[in-house]
Amino acid sequence: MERRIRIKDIAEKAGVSTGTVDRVIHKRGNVSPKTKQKVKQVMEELGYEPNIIASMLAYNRVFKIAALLPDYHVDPYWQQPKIGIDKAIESIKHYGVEVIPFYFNLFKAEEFSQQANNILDQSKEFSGVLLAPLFLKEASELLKQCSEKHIPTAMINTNIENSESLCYIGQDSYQSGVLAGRLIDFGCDKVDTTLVLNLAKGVTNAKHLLDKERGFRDYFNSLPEKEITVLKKDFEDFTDDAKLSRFLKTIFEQHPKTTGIFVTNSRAYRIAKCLQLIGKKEVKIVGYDLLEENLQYLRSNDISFLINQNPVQQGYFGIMNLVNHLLLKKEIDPLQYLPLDIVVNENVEYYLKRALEFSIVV
Amino acid sequence: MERRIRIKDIAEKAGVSTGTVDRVIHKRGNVSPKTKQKVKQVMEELGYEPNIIASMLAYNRVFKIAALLPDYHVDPYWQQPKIGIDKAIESIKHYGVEVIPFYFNLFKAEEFSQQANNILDQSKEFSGVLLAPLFLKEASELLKQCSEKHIPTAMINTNIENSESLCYIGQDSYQSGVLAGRLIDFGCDKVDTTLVLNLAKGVTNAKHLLDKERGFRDYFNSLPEKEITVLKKDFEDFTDDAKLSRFLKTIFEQHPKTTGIFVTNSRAYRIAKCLQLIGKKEVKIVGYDLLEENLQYLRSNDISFLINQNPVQQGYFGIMNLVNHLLLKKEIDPLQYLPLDIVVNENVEYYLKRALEFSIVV
DNA sequence: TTTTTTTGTGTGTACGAACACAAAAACAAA
DNA sequence: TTTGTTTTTGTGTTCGTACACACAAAAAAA
Repeated sequence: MERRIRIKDIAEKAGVSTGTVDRVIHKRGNVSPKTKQKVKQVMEELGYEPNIIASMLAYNRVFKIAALLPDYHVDPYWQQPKIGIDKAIESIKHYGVEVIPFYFNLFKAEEFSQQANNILDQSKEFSGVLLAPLFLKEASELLKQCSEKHIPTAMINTNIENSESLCYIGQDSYQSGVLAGRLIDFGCDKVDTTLVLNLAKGVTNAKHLLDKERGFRDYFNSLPEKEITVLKKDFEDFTDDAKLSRFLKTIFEQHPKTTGIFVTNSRAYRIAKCLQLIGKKEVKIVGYDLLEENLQYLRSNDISFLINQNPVQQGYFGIMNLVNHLLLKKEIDPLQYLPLDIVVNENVEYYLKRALEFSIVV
Repeated sequence: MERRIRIKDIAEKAGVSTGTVDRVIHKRGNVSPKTKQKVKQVMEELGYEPNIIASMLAYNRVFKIAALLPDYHVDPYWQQPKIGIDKAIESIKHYGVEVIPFYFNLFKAEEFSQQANNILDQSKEFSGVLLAPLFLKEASELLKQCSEKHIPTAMINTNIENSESLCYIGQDSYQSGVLAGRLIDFGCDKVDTTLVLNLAKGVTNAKHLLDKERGFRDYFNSLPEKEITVLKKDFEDFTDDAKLSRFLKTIFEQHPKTTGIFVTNSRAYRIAKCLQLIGKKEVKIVGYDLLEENLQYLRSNDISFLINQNPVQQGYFGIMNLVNHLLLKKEIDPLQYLPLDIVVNENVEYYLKRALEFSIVV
């Protein structure tokens, strides 16, 4: 390999000092137009690429990134993005990057706002913000403020479109609904009625849930040969098995031909449990996420499919994108959809293992 | 964040010079036992972690890695691992790592050997070897030689067990066969006969193909309630549509209840094409890999499922593992199974996109 | 014209680790 | 004690970049 071009090489060839080249590279000004021109030309000619290693060493500054996430004590799902964030920290700690988490209760918008304000109060501290913008209004405000302060933001889990965020990393909710439709459809010869079930507290106007439903409906609408009814229900008190069982029973009484249930979040296991309680066996369930509770029913085939949202990767890539932007000044793809993994009993182990072990330490 | 501990800090606290600390860290010897003891103790106490950035910069040496792979002009599948390797190169070029490819015709063991010898001839040049050990005997020999020369090796695609290789990155062939069984089974209510089809030239004693078949059979054997026949056929002249069509026709005549075909490599599209030619529509096909030819039939639902072997990731992680081992002296997991992704029409786009875009540049 | 300010350029040190070489200490043999 | 040899320890330079500082020349203000 030919020797890599250094600033010194450029300086020599352009007949200036390294300081001047440095000024051109970093746009620090105070360079006469024609010197600047000359330096740029030589850089082009020699194909200069900065040595990031040396650059990082000399730069010698700490980047702080704030991470605004749901408290995983309230919903265990959120442990997973945190695992990814921790992996990212591990990968990049040598670059002097620090991540400070801020947690909120995912059912309480005001807690989100409060933590957002905490971040904004210390905003001079932070070079970047990673967030799960679960609350549209509150998150939009934070994104706006950050944008004004020129602090780049990365969103995971939920996408707020038209925000001035650096990027979104997560799933395509609409398409995951389409996929759920396909999976329900695939296993049943004679699908007649399917149920979209939303187990969440509070009025969930959450856009990503509506997108899932829309995708699901569109899948069945796209099948001209079949005539399938798609029901949609919300149920709030999902921690109460008795109530939920009664609720399901009522549905089966009203719609006896219901052969598939699509649970739009990670709580499919609650449905699987209640179906066992009320003795319904032939109903297919499709849900999300590889929580231990779900896996149990996946292994016993009471849940047919789980769609993996790659939560660990969301956290990991969220941080990595901010770092790539801040430190390496890389161009960042604003919309990064992670794959919609179809998980069954026979391939689940690899996803679990990868979630724990993957990480590219460099 | 508290300041990170430097060699200088250790030296001061231990009352020695940085040179001595350096000698202890790198086990260069020539340190009196009690000084060594003292330095080690202080390192422990302060929790020293080397600054990799500074270390890399000072190290200032080029690592060369040889990559022994099938020529992708012969089989387009092999473009994909190459893409991953190129991504890895991009990610780590700043660390002074170079990758030199050596190609062989995947149908010719002697070409493999020849290239292996080329690598061994220049073995002083290479700090590591990445290889796809398609030929058991020839590859084992190479692995043995590398081991003797203390050159670490990483295997992708095919695993040679009990070799002294640093690691294997790829799929679990047996389990992918099990998964294929599940997928064939899932879509058909009344499976009766299924066919395992091996489209390859030469006598394919390839272990990973046998493992796939074994997994497939085991899946159906594990279903006590169903009585399913699993046929196994090899067919060499798969580029000749007419011959292949005739071959398939014969099979359907002999086994009219064949409802699913499991193609054990990336050539499922040839079967899909011939089934169209002979007008068989109701037969499910499960195959491997997201080749353009396969995708076409996946989109038209003539191929039901493709199992993604993550070939891009294989190349990427193969290189990254060598780098982690060589440069960062990380502990490497010797057996790294990549997920068995189930790919259908509704989620294929994300896998294609990720294969092209993923990469963690740091 | 002199003084002050602005602009342009070069020099030197720091970042933390690696390693070559010099110096000092310890030991051995005369 | 001296000299030579080996072992142990310390010093100084290097890697490529960032940035502070020094200093000149040019421009603007007095």
